[in-house]
Amino acid sequence: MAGDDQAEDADEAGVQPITRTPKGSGRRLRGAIAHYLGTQIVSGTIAPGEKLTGEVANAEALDVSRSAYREAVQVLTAKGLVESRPKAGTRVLPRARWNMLDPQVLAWAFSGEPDTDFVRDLFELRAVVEPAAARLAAERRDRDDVKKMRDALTKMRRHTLATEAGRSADRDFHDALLEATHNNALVALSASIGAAVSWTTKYKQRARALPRDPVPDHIKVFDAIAAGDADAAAAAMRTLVDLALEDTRLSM
Amino acid sequence: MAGDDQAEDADEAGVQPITRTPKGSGRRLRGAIAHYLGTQIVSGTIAPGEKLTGEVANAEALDVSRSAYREAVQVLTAKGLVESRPKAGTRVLPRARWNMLDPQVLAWAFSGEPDTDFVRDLFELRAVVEPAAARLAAERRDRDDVKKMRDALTKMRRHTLATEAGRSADRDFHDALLEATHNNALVALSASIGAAVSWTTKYKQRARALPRDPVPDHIKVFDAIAAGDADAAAAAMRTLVDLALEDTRLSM
DNA sequence: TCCTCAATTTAGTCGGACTTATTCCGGTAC
DNA sequence: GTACCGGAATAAGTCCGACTAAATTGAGGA
Repeated sequence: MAGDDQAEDADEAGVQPITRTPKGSGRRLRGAIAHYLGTQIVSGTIAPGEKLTGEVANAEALDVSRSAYREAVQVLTAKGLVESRPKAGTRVLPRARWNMLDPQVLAWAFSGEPDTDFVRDLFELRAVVEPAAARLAAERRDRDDVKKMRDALTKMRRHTLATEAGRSADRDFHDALLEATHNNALVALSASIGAAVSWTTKYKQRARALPRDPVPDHIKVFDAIAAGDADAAAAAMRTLVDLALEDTRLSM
Repeated sequence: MAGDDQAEDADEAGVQPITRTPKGSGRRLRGAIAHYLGTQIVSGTIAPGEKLTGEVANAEALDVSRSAYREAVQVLTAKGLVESRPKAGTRVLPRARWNMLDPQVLAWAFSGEPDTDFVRDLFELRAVVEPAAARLAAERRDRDDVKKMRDALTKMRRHTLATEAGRSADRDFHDALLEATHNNALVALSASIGAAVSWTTKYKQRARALPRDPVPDHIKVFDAIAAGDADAAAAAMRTLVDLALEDTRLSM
């Protein structure tokens, strides 16, 4: 359920700024508009500080109603990308105000050319958070957590990362791990990190066949957590993230 | 700049579920509606899985136009709190899908009775992220970063945490520190953590006069970063967060 | 020179009509 | 009896056009 990511649509070619009517496509209209504006902003086509065309004009240019356009802008506002005031118009906010951890913003960031620096930053964040999370998980996991992780691992072993099922199992493993920390703030991060991971993984795959089997590393992490060995879990997770970074770096 | 928090409200008195027209107040209407619905959801008044009243009915009950109401719902959708489909209505999503790191969601979470468990989780996250950030900052800070941090520290020393100016300076210090890591992902976290910190700090103050002078701890962190001593910076930050947690725990 | 106020512009709100996507239910065939 | 198919019923989604409110800007006056 909840395949909420949709970056496909018929538009990445989207050359013509005007007349984009994703009519036949599936997605809701305002979602398409938000995606359109969101990618433009995140990719830098519309730079921070710039103000975008007025509602009436822009809505007409995109051939959508003003209501739909406004609702899309509200979404961007909610994610900290823009701010609008009467008479002043709608301006793109400085990057520092963007909610970069929002899964959808992440998706927009990766829908075009991924910024290699940002990918590095993301892995650095993983390197900070995930080992610490593994440590906490080792200390607090209960029977149910272990079961979920084992199941995910089994699925991962069966399929590979080249298949969607495999990547999904990978995400499940990391989600289960974060849940095992019994820390809601970390669980909240899991959505963002998970999104980031799946995007970078996608690029890793694109470049070449996966250069390394990631399962053994995952098993080391799992064993340490199941055994309750906090230090070993943290260490194993650290190497896992490091290797993933290396693989990704090679393919970019 | 960037006093991006505005959750003050002017409405928390809003007792009557109906007829809440914060007319004279400052905030935009849809913001008030989003705040109203958002707090209800985050506080559990409307539980996950429940579906809220239909647009037409609810909009009329709140005495606002359907457009304003819908735009508010789009905001909630963007933050992962609800999901709506034709005929099915608008349902509250499970907590796992909420963007808890969104500053505004955090504000809603703290606008009522703060969940002590969640506060603990938040501090645990700080304890993971901030020391690591301090370490990176010590390795990468440039002249400009150091200057910003020193300035914030000076302001902090002048005012106390009891004043708004002091709290603002505190936030500036932490922001400058995160920026000094030159890692955009960490900077993004800073907005969330910063928001959380300012909420908890508020509660700390509410309970009693601040029990400890936090400036010396901040100075230790600053000195270590300025000196480029990564280990010392991480250690100093760790104790700073621990002490802050202790203070907060006492006051709850 | 600075302040005040009004004009202008642009987002914000309103309301009401119409469309589209689901769900739900009942009928039909297997 | 069950499973599949199709037709309402319903609630969100989109569209339109008018009006309101808030800022900015610039002109006029102290």
